[in-house]
Amino acid sequence: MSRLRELGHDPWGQRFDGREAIRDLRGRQDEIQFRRANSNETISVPIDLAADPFRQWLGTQGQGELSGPTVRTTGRIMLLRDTGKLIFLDLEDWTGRIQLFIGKTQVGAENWELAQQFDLGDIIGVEGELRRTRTGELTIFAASLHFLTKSLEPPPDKHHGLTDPEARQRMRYVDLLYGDGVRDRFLDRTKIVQSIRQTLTQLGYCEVEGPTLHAIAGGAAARPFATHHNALDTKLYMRIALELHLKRLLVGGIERVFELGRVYRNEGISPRHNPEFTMLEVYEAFGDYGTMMDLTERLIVNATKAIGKGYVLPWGDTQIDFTPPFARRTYDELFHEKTGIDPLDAKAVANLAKGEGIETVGRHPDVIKSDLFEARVEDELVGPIFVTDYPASVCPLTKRKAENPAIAERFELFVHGMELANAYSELNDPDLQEELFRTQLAGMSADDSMARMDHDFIRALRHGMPPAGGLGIGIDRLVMLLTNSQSIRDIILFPLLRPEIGT
RNA sequence: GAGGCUGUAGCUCAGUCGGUAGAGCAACGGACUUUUAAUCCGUAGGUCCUGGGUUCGAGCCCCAGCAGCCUCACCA
Repeated sequence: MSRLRELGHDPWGQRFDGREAIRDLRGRQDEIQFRRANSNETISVPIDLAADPFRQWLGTQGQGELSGPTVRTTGRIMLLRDTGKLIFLDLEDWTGRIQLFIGKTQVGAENWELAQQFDLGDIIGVEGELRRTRTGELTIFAASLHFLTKSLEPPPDKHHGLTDPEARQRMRYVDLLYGDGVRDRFLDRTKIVQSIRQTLTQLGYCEVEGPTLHAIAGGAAARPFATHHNALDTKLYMRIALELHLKRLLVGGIERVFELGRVYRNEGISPRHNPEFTMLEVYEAFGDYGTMMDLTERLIVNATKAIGKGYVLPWGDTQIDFTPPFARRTYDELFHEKTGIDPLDAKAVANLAKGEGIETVGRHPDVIKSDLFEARVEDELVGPIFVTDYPASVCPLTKRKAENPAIAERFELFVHGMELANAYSELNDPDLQEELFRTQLAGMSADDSMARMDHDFIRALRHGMPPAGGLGIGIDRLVMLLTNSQSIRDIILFPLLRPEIGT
């Protein structure tokens, strides 16, 4: 640091204009020429040869030298090989990595003095000629060097990076720099979210931002985080879903609406659950769950295209095939197929449930069936597969089928046992909705103090919500599936951790 | 909330039966003008997660706690 200042360099750097991304530099390797000595003949240099073939190729060209374009770029020093009067270092920016050559006589005394101060992790700027070394490695031959930022902390092991999952999450900045594929995975997350927003916007859906502080946390069955507003002296909850406010907008005549937003649930933490996570909800007036099924498939297919790795993506030791169309099966069909039991035979269902250790006494047959479905069917669903037509009594916000009120117009999309999307034909009968809310609240314990009737939502429905299809997609799980991440903490930049003490 | 596993140098990891705390990388000093996780010589670096206990003696055994990971429950 002090030596840097002595040499007249600012350890914290300044604006650096006119730089090219390292990926773009790699795109310019076809500009490299070989000029034969004693003639003006130039020939282009083969790209992507391994070291030995390149040496052979160079050997057959006779006397001459390589030349290439002058380039200017920046990056962080990831590897450094000091061979005395030569320094090789690997420079990385968020688009890629490239080797830098610094020769003592080539670069001049001042730059050489500066290069002596370089450490792993420092951020530098460089100007030089882009060509190849004797082994064919694409390299910037430094002509001038610029110091941009000092890294005071030592980097982790240059080969392994950070492996301790706690350290990786707490110091995500280090993980992003040194973890294999970490930065690309998070950039893929951004591409997926952008793709969803673009698909919906192009189809004429209107993006809105609902409140995240709710007086009543509704729209899902989960415990909320509670907080307090001082000026109003009132208890508030962080939202657990987007649903009820988006439906109010449907009443208000916003016919195609969506929100991509963070929701908060005060529940356990697991490889598939983080207390705050991102949901997409979409509502379309005059549609139904079938409309939403087509939309879901389109959203996911486009998101898959956005990360550009084809339809068949790796998932652990296996794969997921997102080639459309996705399978569509009814709940009862799958139930029968996986259990061999007639889903309409309540007695047989109850008997099977007992065998699985599921409580049956005093519970609605549909609830027992639902538990069995989760226990025996869901894990078997490799998918992607749409499961349609759920028992009505487990779907309080869903319109019933006109010809069979025991069946709700609902689907869920499953991939490798994970519930990825959930959609309904939305219930818009205010009286039935109020009744179903009451039933739901009756089953809740007294200490679930957030369990309150949302009278304003009922009032909104009384003003007339058009028949509509509604869809929810768990964005984190979609990103997990598309990026082969088995833990939600690998695709949330800063997952919740217990606060560090003493720092 | 319950159970299991893990915690040793800045990082990645060894540590045998309970008997002086180890390696590689990084750091520091030196050699080297075409290296690829450069190589070679040398130096320095420790709250063995924390607190108790057993023991002549604990990184190792016992108890309690803290943190993380996994499984289960709640949830998506």
